[in-house]
Amino acid sequence: METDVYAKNCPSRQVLDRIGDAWSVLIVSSLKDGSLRYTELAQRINGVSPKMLTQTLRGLERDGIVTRTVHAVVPPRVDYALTTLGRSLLSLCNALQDWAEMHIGDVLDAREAYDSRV
Amino acid sequence: METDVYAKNCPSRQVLDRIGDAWSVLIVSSLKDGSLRYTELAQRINGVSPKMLTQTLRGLERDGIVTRTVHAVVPPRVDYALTTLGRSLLSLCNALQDWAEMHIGDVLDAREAYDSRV
DNA sequence: CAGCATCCTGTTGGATACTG
DNA sequence: CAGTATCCAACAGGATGCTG
Repeated sequence: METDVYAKNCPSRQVLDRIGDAWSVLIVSSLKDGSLRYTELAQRINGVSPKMLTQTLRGLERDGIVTRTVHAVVPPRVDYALTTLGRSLLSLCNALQDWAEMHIGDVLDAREAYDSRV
Repeated sequence: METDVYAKNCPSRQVLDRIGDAWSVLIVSSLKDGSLRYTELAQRINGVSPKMLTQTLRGLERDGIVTRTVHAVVPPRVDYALTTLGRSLLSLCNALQDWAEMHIGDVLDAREAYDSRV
């Protein structure tokens, strides 16, 4: 059936869920210029809680999008970086953000028109 | 501050929220070949409830991404179609799905490796 | 520093039933 | 046909406190 393409557990849907997660996009975008430490990520991504940061990073690591490197030093130091797969996802995230910045005006206008139209 | 780019209510974030919504992506993709009726959309998008379909369609309409055309006939007929803005979003959705199909294998492999690595 | 565990609340969204 | 309305379970995710 053609409709299966849109089924909940179809391949693209699983990827969509990850891309759809705002924190994931934000993390991947933050890592565009190279690796960052846990705290550096936390600082760059405004409003993320430690819980969500860790959770999202684990998901990205599991999906092969970021690497997690623990340095055996005191105090601990953990670096996160994009994998090759992650960098390919980055292009997509950039496309997302480019579209967003380019069309946010249109969207906002449309909303205003819709809302004032009752 | 540079970190404001990632703030919760920054412009790109609002658009991200819409794109991040799986139902939105699915609806926009479904409308790629032209307008569809409410029920046709429901059939194509496997597993969507009337509630979510209506809710998402309203959101897309408000954002200027789809048009909603009510025909004064009995039984009622309502057509949904992409606007120009919607079609531009469609390209992005296509890019999303292309990426998903291209890399789902890598992601699945990475997950398996991660899970069995415990 | 880089988390993990726990609690707790708000939101999401499915199921179900009804309507112009 | 194309929704709307209501209820409710599940999950997301913030706050807080603790640890190797």
